[in-house]
Amino acid sequence: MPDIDPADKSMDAIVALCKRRGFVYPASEIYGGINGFWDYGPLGVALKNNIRDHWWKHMVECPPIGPDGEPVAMVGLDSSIIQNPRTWEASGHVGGFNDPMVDCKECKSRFRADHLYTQTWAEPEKFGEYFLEGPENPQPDPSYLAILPIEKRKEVRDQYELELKLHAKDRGEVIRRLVVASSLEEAETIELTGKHKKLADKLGLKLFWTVPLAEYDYHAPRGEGCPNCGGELTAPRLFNLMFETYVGAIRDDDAKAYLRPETAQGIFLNYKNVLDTMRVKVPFGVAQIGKSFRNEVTPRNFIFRSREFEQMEMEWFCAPDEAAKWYEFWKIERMKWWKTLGISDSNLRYRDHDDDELAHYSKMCVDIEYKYPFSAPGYGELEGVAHRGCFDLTQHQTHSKQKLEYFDQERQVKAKEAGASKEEIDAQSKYMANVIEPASGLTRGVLVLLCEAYTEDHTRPSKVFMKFKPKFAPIKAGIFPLVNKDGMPEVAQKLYMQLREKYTCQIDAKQSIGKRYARMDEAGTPFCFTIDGDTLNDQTVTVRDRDSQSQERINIDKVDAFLTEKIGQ
RNA sequence: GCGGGUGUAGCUCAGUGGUAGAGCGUCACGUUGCCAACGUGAAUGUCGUGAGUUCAAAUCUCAUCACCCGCUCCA
Repeated sequence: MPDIDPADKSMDAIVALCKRRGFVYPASEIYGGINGFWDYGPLGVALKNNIRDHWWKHMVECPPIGPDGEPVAMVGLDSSIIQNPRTWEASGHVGGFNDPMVDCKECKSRFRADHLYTQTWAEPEKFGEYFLEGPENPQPDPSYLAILPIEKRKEVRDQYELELKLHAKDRGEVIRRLVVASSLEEAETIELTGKHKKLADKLGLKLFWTVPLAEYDYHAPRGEGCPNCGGELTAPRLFNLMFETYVGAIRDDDAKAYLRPETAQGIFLNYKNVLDTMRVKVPFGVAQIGKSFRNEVTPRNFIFRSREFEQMEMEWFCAPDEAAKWYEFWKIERMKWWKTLGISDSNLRYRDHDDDELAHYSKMCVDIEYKYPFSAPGYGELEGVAHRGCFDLTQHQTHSKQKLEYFDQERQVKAKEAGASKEEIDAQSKYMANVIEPASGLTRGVLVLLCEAYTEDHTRPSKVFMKFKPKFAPIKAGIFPLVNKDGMPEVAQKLYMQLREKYTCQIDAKQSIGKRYARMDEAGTPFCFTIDGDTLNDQTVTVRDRDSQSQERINIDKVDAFLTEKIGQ
């Protein structure tokens, strides 16, 4: 059967199957769910663990063969989700936290918007008046609205929000929306529509406001370029993408901590520990799998972008002059790995990042992308391979004041042999390791396998089956007595007890054989062994193949070997 | 964040102010001889949630939450 184009697969149908068969449920569904969070059901967690174990096996336990013909050096790690908050200052995740930032589209510099715009805001005729009747007026009049400079907005929000709510409540309403205008003139001409208009009319207000919107609704003044290069700036945006929490019982700013937004930093924090204790030499890698958390603006597309997700990240530490070589190496190796999951070539591709979309820390970056049903005919990110240079280690060295430079003894010896001067020897043997980072989403891998496996076939009773590569199928085999009598259940039970030690199996004697096959089709179980009347005479069972629906008879003693052969592929 | 749509049983959905429904699935018993067979029976609902209007709300109004689509966003 030819592969089906993802564009022809319905995301709704995949989501429905995931729910129906226990792959993925909406989180806290009985309370109405929670936006951006998903629970992995019995089959989902099995699928996820299979992908996870496969990655760990091929990254840590049996890593790829390097360019020199030897396996590359790799160790595993499982670092804490919560780290010292200074970690995130060094990594750049918390710079100007809670302050609106602007980015230069050309040189990628980032600035606090209020620093850049303070002067401009001093010209109210250009950008509208301060809030209401002026900051000295303690009693805001909600019948009037003007744009707030960002630096004032929080102050006004904190001071007046409660009062205004109470004020509005006197009129029988709590108002929950803000209409934002970039100037007084614009505010006057904004036409309210729908429920806003109804509410405004009811209250006798021209315009109304309450809780401020995100800062990117603020219209930045035009004509002001990047202080570095004069390039165009983005609108001010808040980058509070990290979840906050408090360590200890007392809830003050000193106790504030963050759930990690990526697993990578835990590896950099332990770089020195690993070097000191594991007898590794550059180049080597540290790999880690774990949950990360990002307070995404818009979680969308099922589990593609969720607020809690699982990552498989590896940081490869190498000499600066070899970084480009390793970047190419991992770019190829990672694509090879995804193909071992049974994903068809035509649904995977590379996409090199343009210079203007490279993150501040990255010198080169390529995405491995998959043609998801919701992105088709386009592609969506699955893994990023980034050349991070020495950004992370340098940042942590600066912030922690711990020396993180690497002393390369082999290079020292070589330089000495070449008769280099002392300065040259030092320059060649002491360096900050560069980092190549292949970072992939485990939960995105789950989504890819779900999308890839989903296969409609209207000729079969289930109408759909999940064509997982046997190695990744949550259930490897179904074991069925054809009918529930004549000793067949006993034989099936015996076979099940043998197989369960090696493979995830299900025994099922309920209902007709057709229903049992159909259920296994939707679960993606590759093989079903059926004990029938002949089994009792000649010790053979039928094997039913999920993809072809064909059957063959094999000896019951050969079932184990059959599975081993098929699943190993 | 904005605009549009959706929300009734596990799933797909019907039900436009007056008794909460169907098909499929699930479970039990019987039957069974390889692809969701059949018979009998059963369980499963705060009609997403909260207010309001009404004698009466799944149905009308408002708010809110979740999901989908399009923008926007995604260091």
